[in-house]
Amino acid sequence: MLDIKFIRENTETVRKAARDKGEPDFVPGLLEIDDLRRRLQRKADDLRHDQKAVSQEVGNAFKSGNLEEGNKLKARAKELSEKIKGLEEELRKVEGDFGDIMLKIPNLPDPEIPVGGEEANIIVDTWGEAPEFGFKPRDHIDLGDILGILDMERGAKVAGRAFPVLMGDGSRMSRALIALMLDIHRRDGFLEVEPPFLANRNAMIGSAQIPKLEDDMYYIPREELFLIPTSEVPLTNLHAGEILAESDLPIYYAGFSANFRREAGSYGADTRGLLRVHQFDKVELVKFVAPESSGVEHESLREQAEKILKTLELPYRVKLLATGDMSFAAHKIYDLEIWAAGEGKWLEVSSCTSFLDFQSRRANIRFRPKDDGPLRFVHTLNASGVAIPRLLVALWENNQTERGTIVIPEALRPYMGGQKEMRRREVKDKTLQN
RNA sequence: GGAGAGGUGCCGGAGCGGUUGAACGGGACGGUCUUGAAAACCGUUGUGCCCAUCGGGCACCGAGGGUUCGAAUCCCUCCCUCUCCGCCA
Repeated sequence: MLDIKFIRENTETVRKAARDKGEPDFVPGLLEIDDLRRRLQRKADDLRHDQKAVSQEVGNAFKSGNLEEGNKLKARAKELSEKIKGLEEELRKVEGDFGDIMLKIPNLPDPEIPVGGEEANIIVDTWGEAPEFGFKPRDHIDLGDILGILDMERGAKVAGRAFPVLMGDGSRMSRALIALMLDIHRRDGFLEVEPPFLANRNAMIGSAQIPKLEDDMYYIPREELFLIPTSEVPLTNLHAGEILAESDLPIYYAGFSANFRREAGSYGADTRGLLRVHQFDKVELVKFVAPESSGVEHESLREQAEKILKTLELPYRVKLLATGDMSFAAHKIYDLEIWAAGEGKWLEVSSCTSFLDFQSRRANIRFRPKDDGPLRFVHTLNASGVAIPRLLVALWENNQTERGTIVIPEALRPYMGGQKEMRRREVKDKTLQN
């Protein structure tokens, strides 16, 4: 959410931001209703002021035994009271509408970001080399099938399409990755958090999934809870409504969760196998920082996510997203994309986002400055650190051998009991380990 | 799910329906004292919105309604916390 005062004074900036992001322009309607809201509030405040004064006099009159005067004043106060009630009802409605529109105004992109759609994205860095094979590499679906580590069909039987089932070494690798990533982040000063996987509407508004992404989430009407699409939601809302001390900042969290996305309307490209699924595991990094440091913190957050990819020896590139490709709430985004040899594509595994105070205004997360000045909103940032399924895709496809086995990267082996390679699972031998 | 207790400022904790935005204590901050610190003493210490030059007004005591001339205080609904019981991984 932006500051309404800022919107009033920088109308064109805000409207341009919406245009550049490809969002509808709600500003003119907002300003109109803002004006109405203020006029009504002014009127109501004035009336309440009068009413308070008369009320006071009512008390005084009765106390001094002047019944006649008291009743007269009381009638006058009653009149005012009725008027106020009418106004308040009107004001409530107007404020409701005002609030709804405020939630629909997108964040401002950083001025240094290229304007345009996907084609305007900039590759700002690349790391590692795409692997070369002396044979035609298989994709992760084939590999999953051969090795018995991924079963899409049975997942569909249990829950529906795009609910993958990881089995055997597939599941084991997933679990190992989670542990590895959390360990790395923990060593670098992130506090490990295991949050709820469900969250209420208020939390969804706080981190800005609602209103825009409401239809992309699973919802449980009976409990009025949403399944989280990312642990950004619970992690960011951990401090909702709180006033932190400046000395508390920065706060770094690394949270693991399953994530649930309906992916409504996204059938088509890039949805095979593990590329786009309804449920996936992810480690998420969230930072709460002082406003002055959010630029620097954004860069270091990106490096933190990159560290995982380097550790796993995955070739990747860093993309600075253009305005049109950015999300509604973002101020600046880097995407991290890893190379997947079988797909022959770059896969997004991390989105590293700076929000400035966009989320903290919604969730009302403030801090008390050291110099005892007025309260300020913290800045929030988050990055996937990172998402598991596409990581598996790249790890499998890039590290495959001609025999159809998969070499496990060095760093991951200690987390897999020293296992070096994933081989075909002998189905008959149910106790087969490695 | 059932019974009970409770939700007040940064924290603890008062608060007959009528100058209570809120006693008191702690903390924090500033000052005095001190070579420095501690102790002691003095002082300051909520947020948001609106109008404005000084300044003024309004709202907020878990959330939302209601009663009343007037609500932190009375009533209703909901949420949360704690204790006990039940159920259960």
